[in-house]
Amino acid sequence: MSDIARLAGVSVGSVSRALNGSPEIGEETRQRIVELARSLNYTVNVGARNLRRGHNRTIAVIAPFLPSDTQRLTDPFLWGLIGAIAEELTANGYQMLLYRMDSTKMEIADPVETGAAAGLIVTGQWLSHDKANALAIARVPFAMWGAERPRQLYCTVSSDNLFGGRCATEHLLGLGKRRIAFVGDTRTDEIRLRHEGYLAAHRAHGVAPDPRLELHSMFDNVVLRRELTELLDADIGFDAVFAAGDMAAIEVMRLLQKRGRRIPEDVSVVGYDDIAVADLVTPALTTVRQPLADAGKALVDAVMSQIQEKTVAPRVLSTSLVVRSSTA
Amino acid sequence: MSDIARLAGVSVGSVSRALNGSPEIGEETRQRIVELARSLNYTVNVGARNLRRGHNRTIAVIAPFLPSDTQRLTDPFLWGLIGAIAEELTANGYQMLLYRMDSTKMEIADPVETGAAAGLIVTGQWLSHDKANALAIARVPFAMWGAERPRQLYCTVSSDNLFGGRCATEHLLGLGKRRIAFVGDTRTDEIRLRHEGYLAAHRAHGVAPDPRLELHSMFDNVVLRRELTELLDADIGFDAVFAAGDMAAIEVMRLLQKRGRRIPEDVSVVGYDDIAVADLVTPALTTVRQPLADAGKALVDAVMSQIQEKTVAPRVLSTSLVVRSSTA
DNA sequence: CTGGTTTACGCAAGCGTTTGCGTAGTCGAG
DNA sequence: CTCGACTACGCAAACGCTTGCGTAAACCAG
Repeated sequence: MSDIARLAGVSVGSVSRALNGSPEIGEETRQRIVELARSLNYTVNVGARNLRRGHNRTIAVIAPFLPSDTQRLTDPFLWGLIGAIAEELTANGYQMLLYRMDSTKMEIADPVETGAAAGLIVTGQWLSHDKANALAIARVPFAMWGAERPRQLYCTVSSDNLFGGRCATEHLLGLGKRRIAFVGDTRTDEIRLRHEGYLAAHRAHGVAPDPRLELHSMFDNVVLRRELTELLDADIGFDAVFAAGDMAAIEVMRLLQKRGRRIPEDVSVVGYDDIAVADLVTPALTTVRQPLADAGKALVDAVMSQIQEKTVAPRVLSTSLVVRSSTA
Repeated sequence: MSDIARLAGVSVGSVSRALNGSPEIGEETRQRIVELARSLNYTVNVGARNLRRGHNRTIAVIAPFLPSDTQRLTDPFLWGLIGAIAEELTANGYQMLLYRMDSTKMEIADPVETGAAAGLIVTGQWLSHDKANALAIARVPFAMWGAERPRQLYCTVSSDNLFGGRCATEHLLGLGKRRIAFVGDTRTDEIRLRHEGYLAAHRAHGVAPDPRLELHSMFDNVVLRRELTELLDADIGFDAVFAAGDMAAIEVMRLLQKRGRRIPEDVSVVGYDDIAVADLVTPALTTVRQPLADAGKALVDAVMSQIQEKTVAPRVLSTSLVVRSSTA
């Protein structure tokens, strides 16, 4: 920058003003300066700019990973969400700093406090409630993908898990199914809501759900297979499965097919998320779609608003059932 | 930091030294300072540190997206690669700045020049050869996922596409298949090499490939479906398909099944990449695996070396055929 | 006790910008 | 011609940290 100043015969301050389009600079001098800058292909050092301006235009997004996944980020839904966030961020002229966090440790050196980012997006309810509240109290611009919780000080964005779970289950009940298995770890809030939807649908139709048909593992395929095998071996009949995640649903379908059950003739299966694969497996999976693009938009809108000192309310996005051939 | 200095009764310089573990600071003073820092939960401002030190510990990774993908990043292989890079980066104490780049525009404001990152990884051969060479000349630490090209000044990492293509094809030929269709856009170097492997395998087995069996679209499912439909309608017989990407292979399988062809009885299909879905579709897809973890490691090793002013040679990683039930 | 080392810290420059304030020059009104 | 108001730019401080250099204090040998 000082080189440019010298060559243009002005001060560095003027170069800065010219490059930033300040009105207090002569049109002709500006021309000269920007021309010079281009020919030297100069770009401003964002670090120095951020330091001086006291803020930056990057936001950190935290992706959890399960150590069991051989350390890999594998959940397609998560990638879809991150992609949507990336898209929305660039649309806002922001950069994305991607962090991986061990979901069992759930701790993170706050990138906002270190000045590395201006805001924070957590893609999943991995952070403890208290830690999230602490962030909110510290006035860190912060949004989380996940279910609303009582007394939360922070902003969450989620799909309508209750409605989604209810929708999926009612679809099955409407098909005449009466013994619907549920697959999902209800210790996480999102899944718990989907499960509540499952129960609500049963109540609305006056059918009593069989608690023996509930499988509580969904992220660990090995455990899921074991639980499902036990269920099949116990000879407790069921004619449908609602899995609170597509990957689990697909795993369920595979095992059922391996055990000679026909889908959807013998048992209908519906998933949750509508990841890209859902349409590619055989049979194509009926599932409830989470609005990915809306999710990304809502998440970054939330932190943008907080950066501008505006307060934001939690949002829940509408979901929709996508009927394919795994149910009939 | 000056607060801590004041409270500890030392200068800011000493605080800095204490926090960075300099030996020129008294053990007892250090204790006092770090204790104070923790209690105020202070973290150093990385921007200022980077500015002063003249370097930073973040590297930019560029993910291409096809505008046709409704702007979304959808390729599972790409996500796998990015995940592997993220993992390796954190293992090296680096952060990851994720950029999206329109793959048709192929231009990018160099994050290294702006001081936003210390290095650059491009996940695909989207950057023009000239632009990549220019980066190398500018001594930007830089690595690209993709095939080696003649007279390249930069570092590429790729899997052994030639061998992979040959392997896949020989597997089919070994199964007695003689009319093997090829699906892939040979204008990109990686695919071109896979295609050469396809040809080499034919030569080795003394069978002449039929050029009418070559479909050149693979990233656009609509076009792919059209081309494949035309091939089927033209009644040009084939008993196998080698698709130079799993997503394309899966799409091919779907269409073939819809047209009443049995897989693998009527036509065998092999893909490329071994994305997670490959094992989930029906039938499970035979495919050539690209070593994702190695790829991530090689890529970040390459830029790390360049950051330390070491020169690095292009690397090609070994591939392996994963045989599943889509071939027989 | 003196002179030379070592230890433990302070001082201040500087990383590359931005920006408030000050000020020569220009201009138009009176 | 004088004077105030602009205009267009220069000056220098500041952003939060690191680090080379300088230096009191402590220590040891002679």
